[in-house]
Amino acid sequence: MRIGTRGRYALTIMFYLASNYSKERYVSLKEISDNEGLSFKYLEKIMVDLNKDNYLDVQRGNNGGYRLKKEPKDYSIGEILRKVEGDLSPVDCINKGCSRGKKCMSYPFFEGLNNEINSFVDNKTLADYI
Amino acid sequence: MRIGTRGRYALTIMFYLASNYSKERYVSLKEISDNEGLSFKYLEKIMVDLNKDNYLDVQRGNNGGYRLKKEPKDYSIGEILRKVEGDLSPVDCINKGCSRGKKCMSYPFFEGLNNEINSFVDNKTLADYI
DNA sequence: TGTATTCCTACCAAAAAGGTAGTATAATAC
DNA sequence: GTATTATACTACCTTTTTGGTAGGAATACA
Repeated sequence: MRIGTRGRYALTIMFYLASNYSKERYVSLKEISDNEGLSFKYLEKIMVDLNKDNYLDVQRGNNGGYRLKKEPKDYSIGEILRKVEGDLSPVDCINKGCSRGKKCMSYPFFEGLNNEINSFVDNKTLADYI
Repeated sequence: MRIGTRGRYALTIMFYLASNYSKERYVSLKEISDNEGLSFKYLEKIMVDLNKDNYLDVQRGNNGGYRLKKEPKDYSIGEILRKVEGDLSPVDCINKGCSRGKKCMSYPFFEGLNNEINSFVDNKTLADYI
């Protein structure tokens, strides 16, 4: 039941971008890592996943960096976490199927928990916490 | 966001004990590991945590084993999982406190998620799934 | 006293988490 | 057109966690 540094830092980055959301400016990872006291190199690696499918606007070079592509209210927390942490289900059998068949009493519980978690994170957006 | 084998096997054990709940009989770990196809030695180790604070009735020796001490409806899933997996909060800052102070926008989200998860698992009991 | 059981301690291998390091590539300012 | 400031890519590495195995001691009962 854990969200690791990848998920936490990804949220830190996204909240930073959301707080500084302006079509006029790109925010560099250096600025974020300096302000938040996080490893620049590690954030760079997290960005590889976070920016899959062109999730953000990017600009290289001088005054470059990252910028939200949509409004904060259009970025769900669930989507962000999944980008960097992978699937959020509490156990594998939710996606890969249960090998124990009908007799498994745990499965319905895990399904319920899975729904609870995912519907919560998918219904929250960056805008809800700024 | 993971429940590992410890948590899953602990539930398997508890559902097994609940399904075979009778004051007349103790269920041995051997019987459970055989029926469920799990490592006896590994289950033994899980029992060390699962039975902390005399959570179950135990009897050593011939025809010994484990037995529920209370009725299935009085064992919450949350309690069981916490015994073997430790705290269920998605991030450490929930219990150890947030080091980022008031500016942390992630914290309220994590608090919400933590409440969601814990109230779900604490309101479900073994009896709900038998 | 033999057998079936839990209890306790120690060890161990594989995987995941949490990074660091170096270089290539691109965009812009001058 | 070149120096500077960014991201992008590739490789490596250490520590912690996970998921076990192994062996013997203690206990209860037949």
